[in-house]
Amino acid sequence: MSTLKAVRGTRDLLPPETALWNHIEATARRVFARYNFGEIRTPIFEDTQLFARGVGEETDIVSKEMYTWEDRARAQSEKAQSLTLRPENTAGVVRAYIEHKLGETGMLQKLYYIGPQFRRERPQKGRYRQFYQIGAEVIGPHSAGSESPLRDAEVLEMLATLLDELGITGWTLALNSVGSASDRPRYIAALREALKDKVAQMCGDCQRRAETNPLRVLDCKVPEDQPIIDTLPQIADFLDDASRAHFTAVCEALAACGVKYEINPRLVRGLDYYTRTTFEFTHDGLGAQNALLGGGRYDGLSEMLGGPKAPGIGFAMGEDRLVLTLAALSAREAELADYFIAPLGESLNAPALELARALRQAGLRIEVGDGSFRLKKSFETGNKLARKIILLGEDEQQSGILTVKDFASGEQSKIARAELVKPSKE
RNA sequence: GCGGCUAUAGUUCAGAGGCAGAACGCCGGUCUGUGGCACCGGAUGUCGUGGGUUCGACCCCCACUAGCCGCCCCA
Repeated sequence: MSTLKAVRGTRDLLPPETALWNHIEATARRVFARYNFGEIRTPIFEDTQLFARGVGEETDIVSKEMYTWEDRARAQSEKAQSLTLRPENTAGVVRAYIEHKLGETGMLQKLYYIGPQFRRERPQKGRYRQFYQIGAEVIGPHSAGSESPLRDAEVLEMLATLLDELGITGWTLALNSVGSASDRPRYIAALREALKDKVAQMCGDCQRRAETNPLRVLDCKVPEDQPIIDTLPQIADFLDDASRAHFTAVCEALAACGVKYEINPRLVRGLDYYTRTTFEFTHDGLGAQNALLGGGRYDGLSEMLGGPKAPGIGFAMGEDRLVLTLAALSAREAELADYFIAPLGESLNAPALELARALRQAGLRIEVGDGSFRLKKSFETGNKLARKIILLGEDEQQSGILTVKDFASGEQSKIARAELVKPSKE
């Protein structure tokens, strides 16, 4: 009989790696809190229509990468509903914004989320079918300033701060504007027009893209196509005055904060809902999956989902990729316990557990051995698990004076139990 | 979804059509209240799964599964 395994593209996260995940999440929460974001948790599956309308029917995500199933109709009167494991979280957040009428507060909503997302893609390093994203959205009515370029710059500055505090060095920020909801169709039309008589000379992928999603032609990496792409119209020339002013203001605010960026006129994002500002933070050493995070502005998404006008900007970072990057930058060791308690004889097991309880209540990290171990084994085991060992024999139990040895220095000393049990200062 | 590479011990990996290997790790001993070092000894396993060729397959062939790399796309 074959043994059961985690299904393709999913995996178990185990210690000590989970410590790194917790570190990343704690750092993100701490940074987000300083910018006054609150946490939102949306369901892990939603009505399929949410993603079809929000993310875009023609995107790869929706057309071929979703985990979708028909929920069972429980009664004659009930229709089977098509449900989907969320492939991203922005649509869910905006759905919640609409559902709970958060716009009625008149306030800007600043929400972050941390959780699993699901896409049925071919797994690779840094790409999984269940993957984890940390993201945030700033969304609200126009009157709350949700369309201000200040919001874009603030989000980007926050991300630069977060990556810095995580200790990720060597990232680059690529920035672009894809224009307003009316700019983009005009540009796409011009692009199609320009491609008409050139596409025949381009690669097969581009010929397909020119039909399905002409913006993606700009992303083509085939060297022979580059000269042709250079002759294509640029989105920057199709921005209306308001969009151009918006983009300029974002760049100026970033410069004022000292956040380094590169304008990349070819940076278009795959999801239909993006307008104006789009951006991507990348890092070398992730192979083909070099994007750490991506995001942008989505001024029309709420309305696409049947809600009120609610401009917004947000991003999603790939937590799996942050972990990979951090692991490569610094190999983290398993954390050692403060003390390994070695009871000398089985009669001292219960007192050892009681001592462990007292030390743990004092805030210390404790491993307890077993009185049936030979002392040599206690030392060997203790040396792997803890920084110091406490010997608990009859003498120590009677006197309350513990024998403590430091594994690193080899120094051994007698310390009163009462001294060790004192709450550690935090 | 497409193309390429890979799958042998807990781990990293050698290996040859005829008894399954190394290093590290693990277990025991030298050493019954003192670890790391040293020495001695021990166990590692459905050789990814299922078929086929062969007297004989871990090796050759086919399929499947999974991982990695690239494409597509994206975080």
